[in-house]
Amino acid sequence: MRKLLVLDGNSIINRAFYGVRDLSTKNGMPTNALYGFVNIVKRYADRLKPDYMICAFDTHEPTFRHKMFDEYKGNRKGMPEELVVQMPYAKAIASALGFKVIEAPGYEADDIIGTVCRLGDEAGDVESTVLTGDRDSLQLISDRTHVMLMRNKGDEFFDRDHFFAEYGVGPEQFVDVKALMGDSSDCIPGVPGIGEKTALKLISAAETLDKLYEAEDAGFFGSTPSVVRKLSEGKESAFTSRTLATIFKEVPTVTSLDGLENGGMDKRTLRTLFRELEFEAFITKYDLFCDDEICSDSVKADTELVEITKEEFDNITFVSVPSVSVDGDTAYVCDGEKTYVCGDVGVICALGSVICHDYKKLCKTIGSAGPVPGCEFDTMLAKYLLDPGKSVYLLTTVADSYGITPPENASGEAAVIRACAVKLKDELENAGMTKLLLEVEIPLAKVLAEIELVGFKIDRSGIKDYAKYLFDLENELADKIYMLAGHDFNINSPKQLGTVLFDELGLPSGKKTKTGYATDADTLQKLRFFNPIIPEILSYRKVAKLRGTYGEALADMADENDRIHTSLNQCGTATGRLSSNDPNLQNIPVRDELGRELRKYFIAEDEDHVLIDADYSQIELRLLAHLSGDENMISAFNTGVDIHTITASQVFRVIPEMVTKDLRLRAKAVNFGIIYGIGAFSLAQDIGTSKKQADEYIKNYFETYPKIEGYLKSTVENAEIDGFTTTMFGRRRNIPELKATNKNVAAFGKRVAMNSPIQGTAADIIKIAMINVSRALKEAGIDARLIMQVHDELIVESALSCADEAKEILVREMQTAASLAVPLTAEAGVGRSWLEAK
DNA sequence: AACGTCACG
DNA sequence: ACGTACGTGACGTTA
Repeated sequence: MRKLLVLDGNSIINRAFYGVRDLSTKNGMPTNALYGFVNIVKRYADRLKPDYMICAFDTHEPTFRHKMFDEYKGNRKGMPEELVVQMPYAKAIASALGFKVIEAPGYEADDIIGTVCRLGDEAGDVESTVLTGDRDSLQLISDRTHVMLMRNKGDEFFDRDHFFAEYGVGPEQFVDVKALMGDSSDCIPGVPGIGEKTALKLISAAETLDKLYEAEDAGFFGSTPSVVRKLSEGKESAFTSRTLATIFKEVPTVTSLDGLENGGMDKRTLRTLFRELEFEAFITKYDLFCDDEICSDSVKADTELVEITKEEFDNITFVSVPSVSVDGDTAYVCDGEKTYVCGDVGVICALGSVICHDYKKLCKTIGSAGPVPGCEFDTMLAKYLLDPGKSVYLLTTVADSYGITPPENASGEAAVIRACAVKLKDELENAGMTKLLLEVEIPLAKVLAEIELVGFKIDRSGIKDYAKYLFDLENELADKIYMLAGHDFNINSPKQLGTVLFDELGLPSGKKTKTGYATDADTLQKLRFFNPIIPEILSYRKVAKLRGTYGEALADMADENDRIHTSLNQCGTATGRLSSNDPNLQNIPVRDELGRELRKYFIAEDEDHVLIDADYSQIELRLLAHLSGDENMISAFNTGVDIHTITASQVFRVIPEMVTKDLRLRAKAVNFGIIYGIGAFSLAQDIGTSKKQADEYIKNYFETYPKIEGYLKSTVENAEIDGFTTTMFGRRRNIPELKATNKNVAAFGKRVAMNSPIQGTAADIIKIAMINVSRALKEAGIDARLIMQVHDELIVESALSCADEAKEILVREMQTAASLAVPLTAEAGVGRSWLEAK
């Protein structure tokens, strides 16, 4: 049996468009429908392995149905612009996947599908599968033609039996039913007053529309008088409707299965398309990296491999800075001509400076085995600066993006790094970020390696006791909740919790998530007086979170010296911040009292050491003052009084002494709102006022600090022109969302544009501080080292004997990391534990 | 793998 | 009429 797969291109891409979250390229071209299209189409192509593959599309031209019936598909709205621009790509992708793409002016995709299936049926040894989201195609079902109907809840396979089970009539009778019931979405009238139930009953009794009307005088198979009247009056409409609903199986341009064979994947074309659409994941998933066959234009960065001993290596003088890579115990060093392979990684220590991909990793690999060479260029960090916001920066993808053949194995990496560095250097220079790479990111990589290697000591048994306490508390709370609910259930399941609260206990449900009732803390907070179960659930959630995420997991992650080694990702954020994972030490609780307890168990090495914790005071607001140049906000910071209090007194027009706690809190919320890209709705939500009131606050704020509004506005405008924002130190963030046609997406882009220079500059500054703190502590020759960064906070572990000096260095280097129009202040504390030091 | 939730700055 | 603050990572559930 030969196999035939027929796609309803329009139907599939429509489903993908509405089913896949927003995606777009750097330039703002929407790609979500194409992403879904590829996934769906590839899944069935791979599963079926068809001999023939066809993808049918509608054209814009009117069809014979329009000519016959003016209203046909009259209430169909045109495709949204975001989908229109994706259509040509869908056709190109289908074609590159091996499908024969067919369009026929004057006919719908359905007619093409019908014609192809008829050809398959006539051939006798062909089994056809139609993939579509449109039920109309069900009329094509025959002994050897099946329909895979895409539905929201998974796909459904229809053959003759399944169709009969579902409708109680055969697939051939489908159009006759439709002739009676009509189809409002296609503007097919049917017989007015006859719905699905009556239509099915009539056709199942009469078999066909013709036989039904032959029995007109005999009373339409015993129909009620009103149905008889409707059928008689709607006779003409019924027959017209049947013609409209019937798929035409004689499209003249489709006459044979010859030429519709599965063409196989055109990897090269697919790769080009996916590159343009920025579908890097597909390139990896379908193995479309360039090799000689698919990509003869790619540059091969190949060098001769020479195996040498350490002694031989030490006698080589490198005229240029070599590129290195490491695999296990083997070092690869490329000078552009040859790649030297040496079984002793230690040879790298003899090099003065290197070019690499991931300098932090290289530093950690060398560890204390010898001096760490300097770094002249890091292709991973360079790529990150040029395009932050991606999740991974593999050498393979970097190479591929520059048309360089990716390395086949570790031995080829050094040469590829070298070739990539040439391209990246140029691009980085043009973007004005060379200095940022050489003076910030690369030196920082080494500091981060040191932090990760040293680790953060914990009180392992203290944490375990704490977890045990939480565990017991959690069980007590669970029992209370079960009692109040009247039965046991899984409190951790939002679904089950929703059922208990809103269905069983009948609490008023407001917010919904896409899967059911919302049960987040905000929602529950509003319900806390309705039922005593609510506060218990909130407590349970808090305790369960603490136990699961922090209590139990952390103790097991410490090494034999009870130290935890987080990993600080230098390429993990779109703004330039670091992120921390395995474990995340940047979200250890502090706001909540019970959670803050945990910090007791993050401690200094021993009795002779302490932790010093210093954090920048209001660094983002200070940057807002500096970047906007607003004199009033600058002078507010120069008075040294709490900024939120000053803001409150000015915005609410009272003397500072009259600023109440509540007023200060509101001012603080406005200050934060400004940094995040203000919106009155969210501000109102945050401080619990009306939107009108919030609007007033914002207006007063901009009057109080007149230059801020202009600054934010011009930041957004520049970002719209350039496509990116820039920090004080030249760090960029691309914001493709600004070009989006969807206004929610564009509004998001604007907020991002307002926030990124501020958050990003703060990130630049603390990175510089880290480099300087680390260097200054070493130069002082004291027993003190940096062990953690939490965005605006640095932690040093120091011997008690030199703690004062270490603290002075820490604060000094943080405060002098940048020179602003306002003081840049850092406040430090000292203690045995993180809790005490902060 | 995606979602809801919640911890941090 | 709709959706609504910026940046992260981890856990548990559910599909």
